[in-house]
Amino acid sequence: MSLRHALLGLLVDRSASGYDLLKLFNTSLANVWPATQSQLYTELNKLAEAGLIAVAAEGPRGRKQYALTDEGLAELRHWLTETEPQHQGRSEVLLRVFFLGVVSHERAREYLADLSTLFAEESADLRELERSIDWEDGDLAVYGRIALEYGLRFNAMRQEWADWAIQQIK
Amino acid sequence: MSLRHALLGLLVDRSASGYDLLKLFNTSLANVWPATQSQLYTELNKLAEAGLIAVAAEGPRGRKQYALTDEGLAELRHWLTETEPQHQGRSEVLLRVFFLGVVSHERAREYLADLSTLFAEESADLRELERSIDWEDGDLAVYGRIALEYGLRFNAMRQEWADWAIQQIK
DNA sequence: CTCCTCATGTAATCCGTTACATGATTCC
DNA sequence: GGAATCATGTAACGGATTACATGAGGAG
Repeated sequence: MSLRHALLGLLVDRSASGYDLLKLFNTSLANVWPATQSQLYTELNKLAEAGLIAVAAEGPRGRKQYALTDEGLAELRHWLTETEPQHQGRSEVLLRVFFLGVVSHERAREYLADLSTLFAEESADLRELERSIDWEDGDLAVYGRIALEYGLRFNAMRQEWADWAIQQIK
Repeated sequence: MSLRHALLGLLVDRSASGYDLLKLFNTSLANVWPATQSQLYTELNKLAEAGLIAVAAEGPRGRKQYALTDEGLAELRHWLTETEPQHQGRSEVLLRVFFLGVVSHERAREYLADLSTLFAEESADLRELERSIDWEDGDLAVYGRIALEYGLRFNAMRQEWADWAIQQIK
């Protein structure tokens, strides 16, 4: 049930249409909480029905500009402060590691080396993203940077781990 | 479609019943790919129907001991070597960080401090798990340790990040 | 004989993905 | 007038979660 709160969160600063939100998603939350167009529009209708957001203005081509309601902001705060984050990690990458015993040592090292490269690339992408963002001052700048720093440290850690793991085989 | 392969993987070393597999899951793969009892039994029936596993023996109380078939092992190898791992991370914890701007700086620091504690506890749990496992020699020992090391490094990184992030606010 | 563990299943619901479907407006 | 972009939706399907449901066998 987090897409719901992601959308509420994006609407705190500015009102926006589904189309706008989709683009925002793909450029900011995509790494943290991917969502498809279909899912997003469906969720917006549910949120409007629940009174957490409301259509503030309509535009051309049936465009609906949504704004956060007081109930919506309250719900977002409630979620942030009074509910526990679920943190069951699912990692297909790691699941595969468990079963590398069924392929040759060579093949296993190859798998880990590919991972190392992948993580390096992701690091580079994030550094590129960091440069491309217009970091205005404000909350979003502070917390956006903190989230990005997480990504950088995460990928660095994973790359070091993969390189270390290669040494452990045989 | 990874639960499928997780089950195949667990059946490589030994045949087992759904009940056995469920316990195995909860003590080894739970951190990497959680699955519920319901899901597991459903998937086992699908796997049997697809011919990737077969009932090797039946026991009391309707117990069905499943064993991997040749097709099952082939499918597992295919998955490991010829398909790309999906790695879209979803992190509710990070999603919340993005929106910490809607609560006070104090509350935000509190949130991050709680995370730091949580990560420390998870590290401790993993170290406990490491001690409790009977590390026989063999593939599973090597790759199980590699997966566990990932968890240890991951939690250490996250704890350092959370502590760093607290300093960034205000 | 009673309780605990073993053991398997089904149903309802929700979330996410893929694909399909449609049409208005703007720009050239 | 044609293409690109803006803009919203629905349907089908599959995977995951929760809850419900049942019963056999072993231990004391």
